[in-house]
Amino acid sequence: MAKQATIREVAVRAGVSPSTVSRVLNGNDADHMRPETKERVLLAIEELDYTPVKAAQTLRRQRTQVIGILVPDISNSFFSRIVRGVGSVAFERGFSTLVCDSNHSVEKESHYLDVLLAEGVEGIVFIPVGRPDMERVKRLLRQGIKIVVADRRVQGLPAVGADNLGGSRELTKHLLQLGYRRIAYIAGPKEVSTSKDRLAGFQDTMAKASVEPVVVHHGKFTYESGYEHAQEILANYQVDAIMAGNDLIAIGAIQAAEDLDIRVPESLAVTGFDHTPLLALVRPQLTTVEVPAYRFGEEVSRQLFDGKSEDITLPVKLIPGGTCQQQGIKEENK
Amino acid sequence: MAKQATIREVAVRAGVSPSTVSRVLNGNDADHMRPETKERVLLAIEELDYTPVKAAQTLRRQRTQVIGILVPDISNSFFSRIVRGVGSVAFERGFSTLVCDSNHSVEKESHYLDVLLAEGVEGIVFIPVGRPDMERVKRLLRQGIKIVVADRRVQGLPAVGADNLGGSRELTKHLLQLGYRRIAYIAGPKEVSTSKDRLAGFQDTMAKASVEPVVVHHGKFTYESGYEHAQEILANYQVDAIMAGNDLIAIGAIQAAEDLDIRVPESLAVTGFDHTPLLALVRPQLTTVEVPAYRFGEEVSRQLFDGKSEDITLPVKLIPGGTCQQQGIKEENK
DNA sequence: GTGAAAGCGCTAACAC
DNA sequence: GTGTTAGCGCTTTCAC
Repeated sequence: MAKQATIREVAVRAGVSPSTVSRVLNGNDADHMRPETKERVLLAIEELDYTPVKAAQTLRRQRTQVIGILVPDISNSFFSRIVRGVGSVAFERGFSTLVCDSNHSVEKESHYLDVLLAEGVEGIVFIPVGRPDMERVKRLLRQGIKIVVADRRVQGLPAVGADNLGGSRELTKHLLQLGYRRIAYIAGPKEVSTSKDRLAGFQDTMAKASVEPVVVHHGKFTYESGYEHAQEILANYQVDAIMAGNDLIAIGAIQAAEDLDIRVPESLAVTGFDHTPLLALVRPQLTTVEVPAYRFGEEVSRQLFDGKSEDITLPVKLIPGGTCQQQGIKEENK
Repeated sequence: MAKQATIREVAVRAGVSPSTVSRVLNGNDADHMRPETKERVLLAIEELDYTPVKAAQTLRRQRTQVIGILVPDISNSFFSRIVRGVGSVAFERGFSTLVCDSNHSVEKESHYLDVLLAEGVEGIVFIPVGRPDMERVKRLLRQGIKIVVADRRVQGLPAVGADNLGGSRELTKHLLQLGYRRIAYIAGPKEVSTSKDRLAGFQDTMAKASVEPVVVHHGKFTYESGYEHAQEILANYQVDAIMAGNDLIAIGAIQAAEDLDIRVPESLAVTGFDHTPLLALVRPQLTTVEVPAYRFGEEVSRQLFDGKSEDITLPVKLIPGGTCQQQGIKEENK
């Protein structure tokens, strides 16, 4: 493909040895070097359009200066914001990032773990699809590659996540304060820690208030899932609010309600989770909880670079919106 | 950092030479090889958890098997869908992808072009921010690195894009057929080919129908830009429709209208462009044009891999939504 | 202050 | 069928 100039050619052109060129490139003994020599080398580099070959540097230095990021779906803004956050920190530290998209498939995820190993990444930011291939994970750890999990939790790996529990509690309290009492919950996948935490926050807050949840469903973190489960709930139960495991489910639920001629928020409140940026542009704005995805990316890569292994929980923020409204306490229901 | 096993150690353990291990790895003379030898090698690989070091392979083979993708913002779903499309094709061909995010900055973009060169990518999928650094581009081309532009056009580079012109014409016709006559247009950045094409489609269709556009504004492809320009337009002109250069601008315009107590679609029609997936979940659905971002990614990487250099224009699809409605021809206006 | 030489881990041409 | 060898492009001791 390319007929790149090599360090040898630069050396010849500048009338020096390759080591001298290397010194200029890496600014090693830059001080005790005759300025004139340096000039000549720089000129030769310029003239030849020389760029060092990364693979050779990597091989020699035994460091790739690359970190890997493995996400379930790069086209999901939540994950891509994490990717951005990771990228910005990596960039500062002179690292490149290798982004892999597992497409919600555990097999692809395992495969990419192998790829990342082969690429010699020095660390991995990992957002697992579900229950990850611990064989592979352990193998990577054994080889000295650090792995930090973002957004979710995996047994034995440090994680950076949001305060899903606290956020969910706040959200539930918010609904209760507004007077809602007949609340159903549509959660995300059972095996994902994020779902579990959000659901737990709902359940313990309800228990503390001595209010019984009308019903709890488990689905996927998708619009379709939200639509279906909401339809079923609305057909079989009398509820005044549906809390959803994330924004997508919430939007699906709103649509389901609308299709059944149930008005939001007049006859039904709906809440989400994530504060998905695009959805924030739409009215009525979803009552939801903001999760700082970009900061996940920053924090998780700092963990990687600074060699820490703490679990970090970032605070979240309640975003009251137009999909809930003040209600009279309607105890006559039930 | 890792204490990876090398091909040498595998060879020793299997009681063969490194070349034999290499042969097994790359399936070269796999047929004329004693099955028993192969077995022993495979076993040794297994036992040692061996993975070849990519950097060494790259250096020796003189091929990185990596392609670069340079996008303005990975957290924008339009671009990340392109990234996904590229990734899927690259994956099929045994390539990795190196994703770089220029963050809408021409400087960062230039920098990343250097990075991609240094990484030795064999090709680049390029979505430029605006007017790209042609020095760098030419340098890459000189080194034999192929560059294909996606979504936009750059003088001298092959491009894969949407039929923005045709889509915009169709959309404009659609509005005219519904009876709208007093139409304003909020375009994207002047220097981006995508903006230009969409605007051109609007203008020539209007001209053909002998309808004068009320006013044309230029802004950015953002919600905020849409909001501001729409406010100004609605304050100063009497219009019955606003066509926007993309969906984000359109959403901004809808919000501006709402804040001025102008109802969409009853008193004002709004159209977008892109068919942003998340927005498609929201009602009333935006009248817009679907642009197949994922297919951009696929096509653009095929160009790269198959060594073609054609300009490709993918068809788009009108998505009629609830933000426009049938109108009586109101010629009494003016 | 600069050069010579070794070697990172791998593959491919050539032996045998 | 399998081993030997050279060398990809770079960095880094160690000389001088």
